[in-house]
Amino acid sequence: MSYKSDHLSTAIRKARVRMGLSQRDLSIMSGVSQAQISKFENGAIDLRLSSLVALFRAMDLELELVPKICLPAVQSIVRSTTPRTAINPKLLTRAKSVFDRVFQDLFKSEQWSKESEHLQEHMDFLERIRIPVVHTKNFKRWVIHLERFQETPPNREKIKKLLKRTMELQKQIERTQSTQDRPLGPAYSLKEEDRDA
Amino acid sequence: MSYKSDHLSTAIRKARVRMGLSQRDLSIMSGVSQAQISKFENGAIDLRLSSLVALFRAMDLELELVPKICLPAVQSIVRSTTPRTAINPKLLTRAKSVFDRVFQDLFKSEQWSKESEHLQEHMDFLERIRIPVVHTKNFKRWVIHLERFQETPPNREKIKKLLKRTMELQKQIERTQSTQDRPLGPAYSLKEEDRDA
DNA sequence: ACTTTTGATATATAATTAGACATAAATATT
DNA sequence: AATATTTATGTCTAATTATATATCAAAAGT
Repeated sequence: MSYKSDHLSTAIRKARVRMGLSQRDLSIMSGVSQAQISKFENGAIDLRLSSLVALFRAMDLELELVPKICLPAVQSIVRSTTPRTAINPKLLTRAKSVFDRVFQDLFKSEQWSKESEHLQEHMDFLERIRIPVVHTKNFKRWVIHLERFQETPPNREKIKKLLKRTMELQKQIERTQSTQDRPLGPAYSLKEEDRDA
Repeated sequence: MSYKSDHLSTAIRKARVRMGLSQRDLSIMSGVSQAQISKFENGAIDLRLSSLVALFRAMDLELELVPKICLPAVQSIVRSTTPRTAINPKLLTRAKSVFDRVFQDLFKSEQWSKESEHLQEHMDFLERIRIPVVHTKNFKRWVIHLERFQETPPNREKIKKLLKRTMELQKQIERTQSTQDRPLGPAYSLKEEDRDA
């Protein structure tokens, strides 16, 4: 009740939203129940350190003890180092594995090999691109679509839809890409080798 | 039981020791019981955020959420900005107020005006000096001595002892001062105007 | 030598989170 | 407009911290 003003709760909410995660996503990733997350973000409960740790570890954040004197310096560092592209690495891992499965399934059954190649073309783009924060949500929706796709056997209708969505995602990203400064290299890649731990 | 390895517990212990605080001191300053502090430092309990916040606020520390990517940068900043002289500002406030009272009492009763002037001389030194961490404990002991001093009416014996201790403290500090690099300015001052808040 | 401080533990009660659900209310999607 | 997702709550029990107080051995100070 008394922690409404604690900046950690808002910090966690901000981080979560920036990564395009719902409370439920974070709940699954961290093991802390969605109810607890909601209550904490609203200052209704006084989480234990272990729960807190679980939460930010899931978002690749660390809790650091910083002397008040150097707080401004630290905050400035954090601001400047925080990548503009804030897609959660874990979401990307998920995306990659699902995409690989979908692609291989389609490609194997020669029936759809043409379509799957088409799909791969769009993915080549996505693999090289720095996904702007604005599209975090779009990207996530696309991943969810992908996951649903493989739940039932593919048919022309479904594949057409998937292709359409993938194309849309690419276009959306390309649009903002041109207005923003050119990325020097991929921030995240869907290729396994050069992703984090 | 499972947080033995959590770096926050050791971080808090380090900070506490660096400031020359006992668990009891920190307990009084933070409102968290000494038993809790001991257990937390040994990883025996899973403190709630509010208790944790109380602890580090008492030591002028802040808990910051830092993305793993910029952790090294942040840690380097913290290391380089952390003052070598780690006397707790609150201990200094305490020291100042006690010293003022002692000094004024002595000075008013003309009987000890000579001794109090003598005492002031040493204080002039302490006011200008950057107190090295090594002497955190000595300084604290001196403050405690001062506090006890004013509990009973002064007499020649007591005053002599106080003078001796003050002189000793000055000497100890001077000794390390010469071996270390010359301080550019006072880190902390016992003068009211230029202290923190 | 004697005294004080310090840190680790213990105990008993009260208060609160954890955990597992459930569900309503608010938003977003189709 | 209908549906699905997301967030905010509520309820129950069990587990755990909070709190207050006390003890004790080891270390440190006088």
